[in-house]
Amino acid sequence: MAGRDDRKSLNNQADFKVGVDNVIFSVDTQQNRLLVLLVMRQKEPYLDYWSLPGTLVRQGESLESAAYRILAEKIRVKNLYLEQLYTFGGPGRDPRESAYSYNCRYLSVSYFALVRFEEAELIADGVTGIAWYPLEQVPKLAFDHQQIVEYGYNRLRNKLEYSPVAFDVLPEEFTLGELYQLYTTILGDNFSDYSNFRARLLKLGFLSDTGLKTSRGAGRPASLYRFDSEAFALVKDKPLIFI
Amino acid sequence: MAGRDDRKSLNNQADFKVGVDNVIFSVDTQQNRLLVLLVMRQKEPYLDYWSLPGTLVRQGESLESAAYRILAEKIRVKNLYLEQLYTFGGPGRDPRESAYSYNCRYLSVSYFALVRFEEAELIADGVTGIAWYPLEQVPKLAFDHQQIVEYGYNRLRNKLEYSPVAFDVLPEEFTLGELYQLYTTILGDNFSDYSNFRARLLKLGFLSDTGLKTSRGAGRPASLYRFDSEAFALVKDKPLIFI
DNA sequence: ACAAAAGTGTTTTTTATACACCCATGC
DNA sequence: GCATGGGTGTATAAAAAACACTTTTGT
Repeated sequence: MAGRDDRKSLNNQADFKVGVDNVIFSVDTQQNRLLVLLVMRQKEPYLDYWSLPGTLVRQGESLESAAYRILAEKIRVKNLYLEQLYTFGGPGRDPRESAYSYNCRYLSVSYFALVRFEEAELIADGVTGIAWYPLEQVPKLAFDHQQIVEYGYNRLRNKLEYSPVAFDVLPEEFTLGELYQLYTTILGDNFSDYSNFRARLLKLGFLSDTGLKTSRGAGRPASLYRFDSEAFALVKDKPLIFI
Repeated sequence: MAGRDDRKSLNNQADFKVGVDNVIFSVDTQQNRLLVLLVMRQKEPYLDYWSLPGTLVRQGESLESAAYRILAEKIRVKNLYLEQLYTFGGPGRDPRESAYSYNCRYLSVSYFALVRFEEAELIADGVTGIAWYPLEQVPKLAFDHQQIVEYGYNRLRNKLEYSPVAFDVLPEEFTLGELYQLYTTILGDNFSDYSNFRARLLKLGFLSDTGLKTSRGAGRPASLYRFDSEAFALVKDKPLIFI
């Protein structure tokens, strides 16, 4: 990249501040709700708007480190899945661009993260509002964060179909019923019938039965399973279909 | 994004120059070779190294516009597929970062593009070297461009399986043999048997027979097909499997 | 005639889908 | 006993995979 047409373009390249914004999803297994983490903005622009947790990238810091840093500032987690989502960088996406005389653009590299709801502990610093929002109830967000959330939601739905991200959202031990519920809350409930889903997942061979049972109220107690990452490593190069 | 922890971090955010680098693929249908477009660097750093065509983003210019601009500077094309690939932005990826005293980082937003080889006309400006390189013969590249090419190649292989990108690389009219060849040159030749591939693709319903025949040397003349984008639009929401 | 490439069809195996039904528990 | 959720099996339809065979051209 860079620099090979300085000759022509002289000095009209934009200067950028680069931010990282995280779309952090989780699922409340009890209530079957897909949640996204939002924080309240404490300053202009978009003062008092909800927004995605984000930060400017510091000197010497990689994009991914910045994503981990802001996440660690907002929640304590044991388990975490994180990958880059998309880069939004059109001019005019941040009002501050025009507010100052020197020309500075704001670019956002967004990251997609999944955490376990039960293990995730929100860090309230007494100043910043922070909350899990059910996806359908997300309010008007700051900047273009609405679009970023949409983008993240698409990524989530796609990844559910061919990768084992569900196990980064579920508790370590889960029932097949919970796993199925997770898929239905995210994908809608006409993607597959429970017994077929069950048979397909078990046949993949990386769900190991712990032997433990759990009983939630009425009904037969369910077996608790856990994701066996070693068994998964053996089959992950074959095409996997979870749905 | 941005700005909500200026309080703590004061002024240690990095300043960025943002570049766009294109991984432009094409396929030489005659020789069955997957090609990537490279340009010779004319200045330091990495003087005289081959690199991906790239440019710094200008004031008021979107990332995508920058990607289109640099592409248009290097090749004339009628058809073009382009999408964002990935953003590479670790510190130290560009030697210029340390070369100057003021702290400036170089970040690269990479784009993935497909063009038709026969229609693509390379623009030689008499100064900059420019060439299609067969993927297996790509030399040591400038910056982290090797990695970007790898990333692009993965994207290409994945997209072949579930989206009609092949038709952005093939000529407008093509035989099913050429289509099959394209898949084998990119995916390797054990992905499917020709007659099954053929049956599957025809059943999808968006390849229309032009009625024309073509004969390349010996053997029975083949029918020429074209991609029917209207017919595709009707089925594109269903899961499509090309392989 | 025969090699070469295009194109068709048939058989077998594997998956997907739709259900029907049994099991274990709380109330 | 029966409602509730867990778990198993079976029958049918569809798709994938393997491969045998016919057609049409150039030489």
